[in-house]
Amino acid sequence: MTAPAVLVVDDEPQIRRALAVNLAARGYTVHQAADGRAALRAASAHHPDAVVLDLGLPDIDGIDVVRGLRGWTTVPIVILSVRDGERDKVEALDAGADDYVTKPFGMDELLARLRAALRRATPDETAEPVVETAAFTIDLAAHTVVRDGRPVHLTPTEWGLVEVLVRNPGKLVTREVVLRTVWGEGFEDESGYLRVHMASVRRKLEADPAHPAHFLTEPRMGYRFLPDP
Amino acid sequence: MTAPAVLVVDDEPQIRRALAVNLAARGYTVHQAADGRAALRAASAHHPDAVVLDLGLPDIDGIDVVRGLRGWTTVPIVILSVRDGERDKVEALDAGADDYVTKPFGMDELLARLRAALRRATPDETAEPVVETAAFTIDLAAHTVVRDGRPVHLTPTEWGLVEVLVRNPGKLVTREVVLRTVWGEGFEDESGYLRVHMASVRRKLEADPAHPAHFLTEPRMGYRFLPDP
DNA sequence: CCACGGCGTGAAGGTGCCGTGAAGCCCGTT
DNA sequence: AACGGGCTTCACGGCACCTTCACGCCGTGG
Repeated sequence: MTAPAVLVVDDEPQIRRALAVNLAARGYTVHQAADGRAALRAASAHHPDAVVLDLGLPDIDGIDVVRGLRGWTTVPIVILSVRDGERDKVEALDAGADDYVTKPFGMDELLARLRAALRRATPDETAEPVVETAAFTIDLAAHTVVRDGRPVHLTPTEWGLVEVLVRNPGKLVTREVVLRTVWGEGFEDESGYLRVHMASVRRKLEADPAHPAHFLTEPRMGYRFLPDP
Repeated sequence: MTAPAVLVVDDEPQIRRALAVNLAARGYTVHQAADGRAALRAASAHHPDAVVLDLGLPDIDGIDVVRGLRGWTTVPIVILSVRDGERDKVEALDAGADDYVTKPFGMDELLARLRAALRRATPDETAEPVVETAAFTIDLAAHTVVRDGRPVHLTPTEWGLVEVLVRNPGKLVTREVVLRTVWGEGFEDESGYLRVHMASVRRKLEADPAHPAHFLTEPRMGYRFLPDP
């Protein structure tokens, strides 16, 4: 996921602003609303990835905003409230809220709870598991390589090489790092292994193994994976 | 879902007991553990639907218990702690906890937070629990397998294998993950079990067990379930 | 122009992993 | 007590994979 969007709902401008600044500083896209009607409208307009919602709104009761959202979306909702009573918390959580933070709140804690809520909502999109080139497609999560529509089988060693290089696209990876990553401590001098297994990788993935386009050798240094330009 | 199972981890017997009584009264199945090692063991043995975890354990730091769990499961974790500092909360939540409640806590609030955690964790029981291939049909929700119109009986171990693989269609599942999921913590080296029970699964489900079309072996790595193309 | 070192390539050898059948054991049922 | 299902354990054959080695190519430096 890139730049999660967060909808901040609070009628107090200074709190709204403090939240917006802190969220924006951490790379979130921020939308704001000052009352319940605006919140519902903004949610349906922007489809945020999370909602931070103050319960004490001037027009609609915050609980009803939760219910309104839950009618059509499962977006994580973190409640902000001055009310510290158990009754309020239970009611909000059972209405469908995901978390409940009492004002005054610590910004770090709120952000951590927001991260937790976002993490749960995005099952496994965390990494970017798919790397695609003109010649082949590598799915790091599924451990699969597809070439010309057909799956290509890689041995564990070959997969280790591909993985360490593909996870550092465009960057030079030294022999030492490759050997330690794939073979482990104590194999830093076995550069012969690299030649043999790298040849195997290129034979399986490169269109012209003798003149590789993606798995390049940097003489005396290491190797480099080059995605499509 | 019927009768969610909750693992309660706390070293103070009276708190553990209070939680267990309240949870049981509301229809939950309750498992208990008094320290971190027991918690990890119980989690892998019972596969609870949620974990209530006290941070102040006698043996392992609660944070490390969270990390230990997160290594192989996404079960919701609600932290209980006497520590009210922001640092503690942020650390626990970022380690993978889902919620953080400070002692002394209100039972109603804790239960509400637990309900919220459970609600989030089970959105997909109705999603698509049925996996169909040309050879057989697997209904994950109903725990049934049908082949050629006739039901196929799987033993608990066989079902565990089928389930963990089918829930990750197309993805490589390492031996370590399979063993921990089906047998639990401490069985990561018993790859012999895998061979035997996998052969059993293939004998029951594959048209040609010697040349499986759906339950594939990735030598030295793990196994992979391949749906129909 | 030649020597040399690094790299790619192909093949041979051995090791450990995987599939398979069967025997032994635990445990709940009859 | 006898029975049977299911899990564990073992032995064995086959094979995928890693290692090792020899050789040829290419670039660089003398």
